[in-house]
Amino acid sequence: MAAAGPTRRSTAPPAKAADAPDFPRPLTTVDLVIFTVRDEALQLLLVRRAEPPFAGQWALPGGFVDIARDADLQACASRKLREKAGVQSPYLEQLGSWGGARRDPRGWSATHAYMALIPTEGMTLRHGANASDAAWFEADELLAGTAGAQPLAFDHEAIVRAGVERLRSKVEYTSLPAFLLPEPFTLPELQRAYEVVLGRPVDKSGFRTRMLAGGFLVEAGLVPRGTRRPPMGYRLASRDAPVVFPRTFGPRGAG
Amino acid sequence: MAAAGPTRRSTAPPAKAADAPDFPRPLTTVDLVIFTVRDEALQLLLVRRAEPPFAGQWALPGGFVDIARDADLQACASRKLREKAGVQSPYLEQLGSWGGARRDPRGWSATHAYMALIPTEGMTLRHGANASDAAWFEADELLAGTAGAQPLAFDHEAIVRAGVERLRSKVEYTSLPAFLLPEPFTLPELQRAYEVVLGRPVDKSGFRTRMLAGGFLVEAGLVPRGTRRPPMGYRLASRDAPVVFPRTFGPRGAG
DNA sequence: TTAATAGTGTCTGTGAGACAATATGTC
DNA sequence: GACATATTGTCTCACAGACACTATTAA
Repeated sequence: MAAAGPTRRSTAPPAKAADAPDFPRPLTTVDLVIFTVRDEALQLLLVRRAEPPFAGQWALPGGFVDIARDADLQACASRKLREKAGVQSPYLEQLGSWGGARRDPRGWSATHAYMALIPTEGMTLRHGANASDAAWFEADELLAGTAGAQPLAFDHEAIVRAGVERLRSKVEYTSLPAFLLPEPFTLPELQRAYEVVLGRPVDKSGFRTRMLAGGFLVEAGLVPRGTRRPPMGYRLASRDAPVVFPRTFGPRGAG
Repeated sequence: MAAAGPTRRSTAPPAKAADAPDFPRPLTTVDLVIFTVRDEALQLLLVRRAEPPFAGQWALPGGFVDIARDADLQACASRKLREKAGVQSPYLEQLGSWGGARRDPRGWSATHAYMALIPTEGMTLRHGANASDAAWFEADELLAGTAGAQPLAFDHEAIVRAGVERLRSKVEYTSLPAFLLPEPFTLPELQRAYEVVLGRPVDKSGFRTRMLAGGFLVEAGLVPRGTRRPPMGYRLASRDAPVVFPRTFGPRGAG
């Protein structure tokens, strides 16, 4: 928040008090791009809108900020994530905000978009009062603009695009994909998650070196996986934040 | 923006129409972290608040979204940047949003923060109606919490901190500091800008190689700089976006 | 000729990418 | 023992970091 008195148009009604600025207030919402890895693909959760505007169309899960219940934006996002996906401690990161006069026919609106990474194993989708349906969509198919695909509500396609871009970008140098898998997971599984998100193969040897050097994995015993030699299972040492692998530029360890 | 009907408290008045949701709307503002390089230091612009809340304290330039004038958030940020600093085509990037019940005594509020990079050469500060004063502050001094320093208004210190962090982080692998200098600039000047932002020396040879390989500089003739051998001047090939230098991970040129 | 800065060249260690070899489990 | 996957090892080469050298101007 900030300064109080930008130029007011003289035709507007007089301010009633410094305590409550009389600027017309935009609608304020929070939307979520919830990612997971399912069926060897990067997927995200959408809900079908039951009411106007954009009734019947798919949209990101989200909704209005409830100033009586939500202490702040992050708490609002957590609440909606709980309501829609029943998740407790996911990775949650702010993606940015989108606001303007035309994105919602009900008026000038601004949404605060968050990106969440969750494992999908044994998950049951819950529906909000306004969502007549919810389903997972492959990110690439959604953005490819396949013929016959319905457009998303509002400007949600732009938000999804930003989310996918942010995720792909960060996966290049962080341990983020680990948040997409149920624990314990194995290194080959983690590698597959990287490959699915990045859309390209990753070298096995370098991958292992990198992950283990990151020091964010804790051994959790061998995990029999049907076929042959059982791989080592791992858990995250901390769910607080992803590990950032060294970047370019600057003295060796100082990135 | 998003779904319409999250749980409403039953004590609230009934919705008058789907067209205008009756959720109490948070105050909505835009704030700017305006960076420049002056006196061999990374500095940012603050304005002194003339009215409550936080009257007399320094704050980020910004203010309420004017839904009659601002087509979207970015336009609102551009307008405020024009009003405060009189800049036309700066680098402008969204930093994130901060919202909650307690950050503004007037009520639940959310701000959309933007970061701007501008050259300071020959600039004249302009003041909004609510800013009785404006001045440049060194980023490091501001965040060091020097004894005697007054705290910033609202949660602006957190926003400044995020801005400095984002800038420093991106400078490691982008051409962003070029937006801090007036054109034409020389490679030694650009290098000094990098060093000032990063707070550490940078090797000359590697720096030149990297910059020229980036392909974002256009020669603009020799620029006499008082002392001895005149260096080559450069302009940006494009002011649209910074160049991203190659990262780690992945096939050689594919970062 | 000297001073001061601009600009280039060279050496070297690190580390990622590519690929090969080995280990360890089930059938 | 055969097979499939997990895990480890080795080789190579590009590149960044460090540092030395040359170039070009004014006085």
